[in-house]
Amino acid sequence: MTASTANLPPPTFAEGLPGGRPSRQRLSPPLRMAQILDAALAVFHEKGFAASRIDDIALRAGLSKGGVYAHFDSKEEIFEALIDRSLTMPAGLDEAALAPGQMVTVDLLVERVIDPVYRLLARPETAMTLRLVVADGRQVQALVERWQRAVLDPFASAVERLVRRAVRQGSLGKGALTASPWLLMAPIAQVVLWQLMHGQGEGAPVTLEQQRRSHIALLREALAP
Amino acid sequence: MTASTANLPPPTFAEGLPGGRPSRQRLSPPLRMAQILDAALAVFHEKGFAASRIDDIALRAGLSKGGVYAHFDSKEEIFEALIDRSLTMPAGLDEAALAPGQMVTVDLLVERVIDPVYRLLARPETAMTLRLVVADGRQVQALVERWQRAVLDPFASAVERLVRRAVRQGSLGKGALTASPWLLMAPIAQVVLWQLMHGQGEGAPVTLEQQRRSHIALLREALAP
Amino acid sequence: MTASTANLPPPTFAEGLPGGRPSRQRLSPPLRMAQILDAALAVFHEKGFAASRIDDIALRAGLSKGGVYAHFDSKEEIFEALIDRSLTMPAGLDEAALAPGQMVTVDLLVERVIDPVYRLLARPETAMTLRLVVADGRQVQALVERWQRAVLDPFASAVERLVRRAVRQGSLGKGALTASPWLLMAPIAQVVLWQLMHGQGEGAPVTLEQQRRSHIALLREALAP
Amino acid sequence: MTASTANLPPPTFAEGLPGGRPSRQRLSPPLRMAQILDAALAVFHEKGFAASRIDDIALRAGLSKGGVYAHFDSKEEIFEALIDRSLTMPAGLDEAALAPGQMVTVDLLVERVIDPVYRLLARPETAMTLRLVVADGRQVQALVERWQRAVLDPFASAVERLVRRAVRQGSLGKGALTASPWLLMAPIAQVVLWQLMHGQGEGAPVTLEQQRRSHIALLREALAP
DNA sequence: CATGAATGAGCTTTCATTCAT
DNA sequence: CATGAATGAAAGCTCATTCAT
Repeated sequence: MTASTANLPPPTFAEGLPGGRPSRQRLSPPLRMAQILDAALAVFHEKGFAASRIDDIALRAGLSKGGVYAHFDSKEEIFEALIDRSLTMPAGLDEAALAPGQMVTVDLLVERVIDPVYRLLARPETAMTLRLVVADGRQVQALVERWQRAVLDPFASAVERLVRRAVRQGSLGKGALTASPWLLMAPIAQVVLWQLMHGQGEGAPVTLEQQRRSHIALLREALAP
Repeated sequence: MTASTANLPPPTFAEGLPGGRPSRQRLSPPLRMAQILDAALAVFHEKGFAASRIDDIALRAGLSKGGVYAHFDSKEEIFEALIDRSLTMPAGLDEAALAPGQMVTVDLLVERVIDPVYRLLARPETAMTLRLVVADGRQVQALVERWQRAVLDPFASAVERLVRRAVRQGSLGKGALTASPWLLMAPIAQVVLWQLMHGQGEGAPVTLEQQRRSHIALLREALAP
Repeated sequence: MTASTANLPPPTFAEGLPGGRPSRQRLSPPLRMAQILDAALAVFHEKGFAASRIDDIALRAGLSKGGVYAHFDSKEEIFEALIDRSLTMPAGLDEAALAPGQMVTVDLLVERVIDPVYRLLARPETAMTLRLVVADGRQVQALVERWQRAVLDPFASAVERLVRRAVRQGSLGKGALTASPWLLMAPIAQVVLWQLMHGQGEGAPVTLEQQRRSHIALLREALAP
Repeated sequence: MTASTANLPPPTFAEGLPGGRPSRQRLSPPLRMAQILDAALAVFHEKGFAASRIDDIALRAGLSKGGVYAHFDSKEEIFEALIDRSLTMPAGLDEAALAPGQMVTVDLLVERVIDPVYRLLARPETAMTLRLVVADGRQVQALVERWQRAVLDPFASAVERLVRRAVRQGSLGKGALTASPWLLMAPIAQVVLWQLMHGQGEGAPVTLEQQRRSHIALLREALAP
């Protein structure tokens, strides 16, 4: 797991006030970079890349503008580092998908593919990163494509391979879903889209959990042998 | 339909040439505004709201910066007008959803709901607007919500009503899809997501048409009585 | 001659004061550019390229920082335009040096070569530009070389040709100066060097006029047939 | 002579390799300061005072930014120390000028005045310092004047005294050069100017040695009794 | 002494907006 | 209405300087 900000000591009272002695905390670069990236994710997510000011990121990360530039050469580099960090993040997926020689049932599919993705979507970090990629990816298209190739594509083909094997094994019935395995994930696209437009869980007409249950119900129905 | 640029007089010879000075004609305000909105949509879509310059929009609309300000008071006002315009745009949908008293079959659903949406998605304008709303909606949240209430929600409940009626009529079987009618549209979310990340049809692994067929196949299977 | 600032109306009293209505004078681009270049020359000369702020140039040119950027894309572009402008300036020299078929005497040399150069050196603009080229030329080496090739080199060889012809004609005696014609201009290098270090005429131990007379005296002596 | 870098212990093996971390040795202050000044001279010469970064100087001197500040309080102080160091530097000159009671001939003039200066000009350090003084002297005018008073003026009057004595002795003829003794050095100004604009010896049309010979030839001719 | 993270003032550049023409 | 020079408020970035380690 990446270095994170979670268990840092909270800033003292004085530091929080304007004019309070800035304390000039010297952190190790990896720690600082993690802090900055955390801050950047939040700010980018809130305002979008172009409208985000380095000052905002710096403030949120607890240092000064110049301090940010001691660790990243430009705003764009921060963006790239952010995407890069999320590149390795959903590590659980592809290894999990590379299932052993056992029987591939709907249950297995749910446990190894569907559930992990919903768990991922429940994390604020994931939603934020997705929003970043979609909203501002155009400006840094190369990165988005790298992300796609490194994360999305492998995941998609892993799912496809799983399904084909299951059909061969007879544990899943032939039908529209097994003919076009990518449709299996469609309800997840709905969730993502919703999150993109509204942020996480704010007054969604359908809970993430409800959506997950409906999704699984659909799968059981449509994939029954 | 709103005033559009479609049936404008063709550009004069000079304008057609690269480097040819654009119009400087005094057009009727509605026409000019339509031109400007068209240009703004394209530019916003390409660079995002914050990174778009009024100059770009003006250039693309064939007039100068000052000219734009003769019609809109601010950049944000252009954005709002853009969303407003798209509020009435997807004309095909609501009429379709207001189905008659007749029997609701899968075929009807496809013809009145699914197909119109795919037709909409095939239009560049739709993709652009969607991208705008998702990428830059946060800044003008109120507008996005208005759009949601005016377009998405009515459409969603229309579909829901259709499905419930069909189930009552026995023309659709009970199942996961009829229990959670919004799942009906899930594959469309997939298409939209893809378009958001890559623009229209550039090297998509699956054609819009393929996706539509798979989608319909799934519906026939899962909705069969 | 280039557009210059010389006969512009002086700024009104109010404009000179802070807070005075900025008047938003709209000048034609060539006029403004000349103003800006004049200002830039003064400022660069005073502080050097790197230490000069666009604000200074703008203030001196009578507009705002942003206004400068409406005419030049960057500070460096101003520098280049400045050198370019002085590139054509000493036009009188090389044509003059291309003397007719007549006898080349010391008097002619003085009248056609030495005097024009001293007249040039008496102009503040020349001194400033020279200082710029020497002090900050390293950063924009290509420009300096262009200047050298376009101005200095042609002048030097013109002088050389003149002297050789004179020696052939017998109107100048053979000696160290005619063997190495570039030495003819050496005292001028002294003047330039002095100006580089002190600016024009501020407490120079020797007047420009004195230096000129001594220079000519030396030439008469050393070039006598 | 001031402490210099010349006879430092050779760098350790690792330092000699590209990427090898530099010293981090604790050197004696005078040595360190000499290193830093050497580095500063090179950097200032290359980029000018304003465009030079302390980081560059530190890197070149083999320590870190903070290390530089352990020895100098500010960038300007480095500059001043640099000029100060060059104040005593041209040792050859003043002693030479303090000629004995003997006969002052052209040969003596050459040997005691002209040649030492050309030897000085052949040293990279001299060229660099001159460039510094000319290019950035304006910012630290006081220093330049000090340099002038301490080095140039004494040298100039020494030369003048020499010449006057020689004329009185009859060993030099009366003429333009003895009337205006400063003209004696004019060709040297040419060399300096050239070095200022191009750096040392890069593709100069005339060698330093050639220039020296021509210079001396001219002197013999013009100073002959 | 040396290091290098951090500060903060200052600079270049951009751009929405205004307005004289 | 249209133009485009001009304004002015940011915003990105740099770098001399400080100081905890």
